[in-house]
Amino acid sequence: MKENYTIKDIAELAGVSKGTVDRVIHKRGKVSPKALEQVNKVLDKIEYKPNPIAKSLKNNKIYNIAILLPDADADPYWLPCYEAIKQIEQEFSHFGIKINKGVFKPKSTKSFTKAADLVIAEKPDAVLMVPLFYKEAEHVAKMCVAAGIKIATFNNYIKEPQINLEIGQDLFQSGRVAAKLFNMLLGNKATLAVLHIDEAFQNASHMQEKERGFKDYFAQKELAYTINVHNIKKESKIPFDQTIENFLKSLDAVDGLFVTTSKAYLLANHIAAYLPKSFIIGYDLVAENIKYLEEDKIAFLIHQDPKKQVYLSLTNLIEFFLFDKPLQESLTLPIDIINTENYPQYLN
Amino acid sequence: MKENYTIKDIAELAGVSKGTVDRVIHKRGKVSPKALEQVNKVLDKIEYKPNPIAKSLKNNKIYNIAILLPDADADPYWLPCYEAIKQIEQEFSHFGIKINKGVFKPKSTKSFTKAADLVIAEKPDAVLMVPLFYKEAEHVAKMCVAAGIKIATFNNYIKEPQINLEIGQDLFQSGRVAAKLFNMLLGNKATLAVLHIDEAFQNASHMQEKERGFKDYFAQKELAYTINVHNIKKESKIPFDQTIENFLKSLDAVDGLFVTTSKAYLLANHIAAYLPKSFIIGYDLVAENIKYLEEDKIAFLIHQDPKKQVYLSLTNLIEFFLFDKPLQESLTLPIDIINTENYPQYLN
DNA sequence: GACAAAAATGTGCTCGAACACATTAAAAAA
DNA sequence: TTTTTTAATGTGTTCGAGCACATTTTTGTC
Repeated sequence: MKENYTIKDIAELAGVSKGTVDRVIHKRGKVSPKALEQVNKVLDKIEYKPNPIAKSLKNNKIYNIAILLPDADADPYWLPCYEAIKQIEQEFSHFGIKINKGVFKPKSTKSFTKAADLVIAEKPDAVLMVPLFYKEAEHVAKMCVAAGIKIATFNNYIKEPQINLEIGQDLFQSGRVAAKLFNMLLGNKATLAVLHIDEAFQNASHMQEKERGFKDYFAQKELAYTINVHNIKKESKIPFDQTIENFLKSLDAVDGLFVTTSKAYLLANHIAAYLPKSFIIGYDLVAENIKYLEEDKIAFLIHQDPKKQVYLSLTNLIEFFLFDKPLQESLTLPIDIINTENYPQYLN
Repeated sequence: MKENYTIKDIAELAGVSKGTVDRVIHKRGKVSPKALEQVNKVLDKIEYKPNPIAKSLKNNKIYNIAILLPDADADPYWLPCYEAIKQIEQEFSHFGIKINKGVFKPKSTKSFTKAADLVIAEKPDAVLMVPLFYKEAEHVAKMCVAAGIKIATFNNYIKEPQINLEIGQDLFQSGRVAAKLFNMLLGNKATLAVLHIDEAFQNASHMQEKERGFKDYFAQKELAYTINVHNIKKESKIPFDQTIENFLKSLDAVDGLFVTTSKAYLLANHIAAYLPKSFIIGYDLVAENIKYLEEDKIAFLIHQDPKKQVYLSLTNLIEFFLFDKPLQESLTLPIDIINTENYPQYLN
């Protein structure tokens, strides 16, 4: 009653051969109504689930998983993803898992499309991607669906109902988390600035979701907060750092600065000179952010855990391929609040 | 060169039979020096790792894992652990994993020892336990080692070098995390109270580690903080809630209260009446704490994620048994900072 | 009833590791 | 050299699922 039954067990219980049981289970026909009933009767009683290990051994297939992700040289935010991939390769290479990286420039749609084409040409079993570019990513997703390739995304979202696995953070809610932190630090009245700092604005929806959540918090609580939004973009011939400094010079006094990207460090660099009493809340545990966090120039960081996102995406896909574990369609990861004292544990 | 080699492949390459290769790999002797050299030559070149799936199938053993953990009726802190167990049972029952719960009363060493004896009598392959009672847990660990049973702990620590897997949080550091939060909220000068609230003091080392870390932060930063420590214990005939209220009545004004146990809600219940301007930081996402967090009577909670602790412990043990993945000897989990906006994602 | 065609059922092999057992080769004793 | 003993090597089976193929049973037709 509690055993793990095998096909052979079922065959004996039903008084038929394992071939017949197999045909019933896989609905391959060529079974008499009488035998069908006998087998189904047993099947109803015992709730059979095939031994996933035996199944996997019989299958004995090499699974190719392709990952489309941005170059970490262009943005260190992506560095932990590469560590996750390395770790997965070590853990699962002997399970017949092959991983193929398709690296693209985070500012170039052309680079993304090229990497995608290259990777899909090799007919992988699954494609995991960062859908930075909405239209192009949608196209990749559709191509995968058409080719019967499992498609998964992480870090960003696109509205494509046929995606098999989506892992990311609730960006709206993470804006609210930042808002609440400011609320705790500053009380019921303050002036805040939301800063969208990025070298390119490919990622605009990302930032705007955070902004929406941020504003939503104060609106809902009916607090006397003044919130100004600023877009800061790298200008062609001026160093980015200089652009930031110029911006800070022109900025009126504020109590807090919410940076929606991982570029809070650019701000923190000058905060002491221009706004010594302001709090900064930013995103992501990149090395430079941690440096300023330690110097107390950044109050809090919100961790999006790209490493965990990749790790979970890949293990989910692998366990699906190897052991038929169902794919989690959508997985929203916790929004980690980071200060000087708890960041090391999040770096693994 | 990149293939996954099988024993058969190696046998062919070395010009011997798979039996001989097998004997070399497992060092079972009965191999001539000549054959040994031939096989080792191949082995050196290709870095062979046996197919873990085939190995597992051949093994085809049912593994019994026993878990010693406190009754969730006595303390809801443990409730998530039971969810994790349920989840693991569903995921892994068809991999031949059986889990046997040994539930004990969190205030009774006798109950712990009894549950341990019962569970060990069934000769499990591993015992995972919450070592609430130092001496008794140490004894259990030694018994397991003697019986060749793998032994793992979570949530608490005991100093037993032969433990195979330890999962928990850095409690000293979590005290520092709380201290830093108060520092951000209150600036460079304040008066704080550390409260050890528990119905019994079995868990004293737990609380004291947190207190040590808490004090250490302010000492290291040389901040003008006054910190008073209070032990609050349930008195036999008075309701616990009444004891707390009496304590608050007698307490001088403080700016913040650090509760080292999951009992912050007992305090929060009366905070508005006695200390309306004080911040409370406590531990654990139990239902009542979340209620007061939402009402802004608790400022922050620190999440020890008992569910994740159990889940990770069990998957680690299972993958060790099934696929020879090495056991992580010691795993320190992140110290999650929780506010009103990010708690839902941590509840799974 | 005889025989062909079709349907149903059973058998046997594979995946890779692991080990029992059978077989062969080499060394020791006669 | 022959026999006995020991060492070395190879063969075959198992684990459970899954599928190809062989065999048996049933149905249809003259």
